[in-house]
Amino acid sequence: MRAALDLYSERGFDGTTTAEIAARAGVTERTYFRHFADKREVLFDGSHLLEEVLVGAIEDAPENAAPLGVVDAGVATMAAVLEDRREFAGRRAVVVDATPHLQERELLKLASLRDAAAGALRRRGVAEPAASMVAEAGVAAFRVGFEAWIATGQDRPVADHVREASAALREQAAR
Amino acid sequence: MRAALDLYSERGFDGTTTAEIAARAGVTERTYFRHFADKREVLFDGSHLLEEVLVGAIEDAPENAAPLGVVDAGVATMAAVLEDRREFAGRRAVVVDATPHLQERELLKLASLRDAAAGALRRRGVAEPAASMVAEAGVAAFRVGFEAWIATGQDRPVADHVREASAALREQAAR
DNA sequence: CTTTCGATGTCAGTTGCTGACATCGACCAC
DNA sequence: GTGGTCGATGTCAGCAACTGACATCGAAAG
Repeated sequence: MRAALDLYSERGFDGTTTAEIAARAGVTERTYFRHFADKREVLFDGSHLLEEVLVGAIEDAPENAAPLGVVDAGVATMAAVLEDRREFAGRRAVVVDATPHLQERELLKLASLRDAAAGALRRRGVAEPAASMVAEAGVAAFRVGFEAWIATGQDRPVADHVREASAALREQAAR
Repeated sequence: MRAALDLYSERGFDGTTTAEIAARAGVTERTYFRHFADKREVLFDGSHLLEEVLVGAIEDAPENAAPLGVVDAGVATMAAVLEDRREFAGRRAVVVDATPHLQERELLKLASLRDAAAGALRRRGVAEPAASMVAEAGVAAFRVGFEAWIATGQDRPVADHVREASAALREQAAR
């Protein structure tokens, strides 16, 4: 994963081959593909963990809390996990932003996050389309907040930016 | 485009080669790639048009209308465009839902729609992160509404489903 | 010491995708 | 009409992503 991020940063995603990544990591190309499904997946290893955090937070929320509040709290918790990996997250974001192929994969992971959240909400009794829309709103706040965090040089905590984004949406919905 | 959708439906996305698509369309594989950037892009030809409709609707909205209302109206208009292509949209949705690679591309198009909407809002004076969040909410309503339309057999207009989705979000935001 | 097993290497093959060059037909200038 | 330009297509060679099949090897287990 380090080898891949380094190479993608140096030569760009399209400018590096999977063989090069494998070589820098000291293994064969074949071995690379035993660990990662494709050339993109190297940069998305932690996404499963994030999903668990989000779903866990939603499940542990007080029984009759408002859905949107539950999800907002969940994504803020999830965002906090990234606070530690600040440097890695920053370098990674630069590469992803520069590469449509990687953006696609990132969007797929966010969609997976969204589906997981919607499912957890439905298990709490939230009906459709409310469950889906609340999940979408939460993940959107995460994305927008995360982007602002990266853009501002990470001087404030991610969770702050995320909360700011969800607050903005609530405000607009009230107009 | 017809050749591709037919083949993807019959044998699945992974089970068909670009050479086969080209052959069924009566051209060479090389010619296929002169018209479409890759194997996925065949199913996403109209997305540019949708973006124009959405941005146009946002730009034409009354000066000081509420941003979320503007975007909701915009995506409803956009959805209405699909009403005519009902059959194609349905068959296409089945294939996309069955294929992660195609889902990725679809998500990228939705992200492009979202960015365009956010840009149009900013030009109307909406600040960040409100512009981004409102755009996200609008596109989310489009997505959720469209999915419901497909799932229910398209007996009610798409725009109805889309409005229902955005109404659900407003309701949740008010709690 | 032997066996078992998970991780890795090796190799050959398919397919998505690209660059370079040739061809062909429509339209235009003269 | 002749010649020329141009856009769309065909042909061909080649790279890189990915996969399946089989071999190897080292460590843990018995």
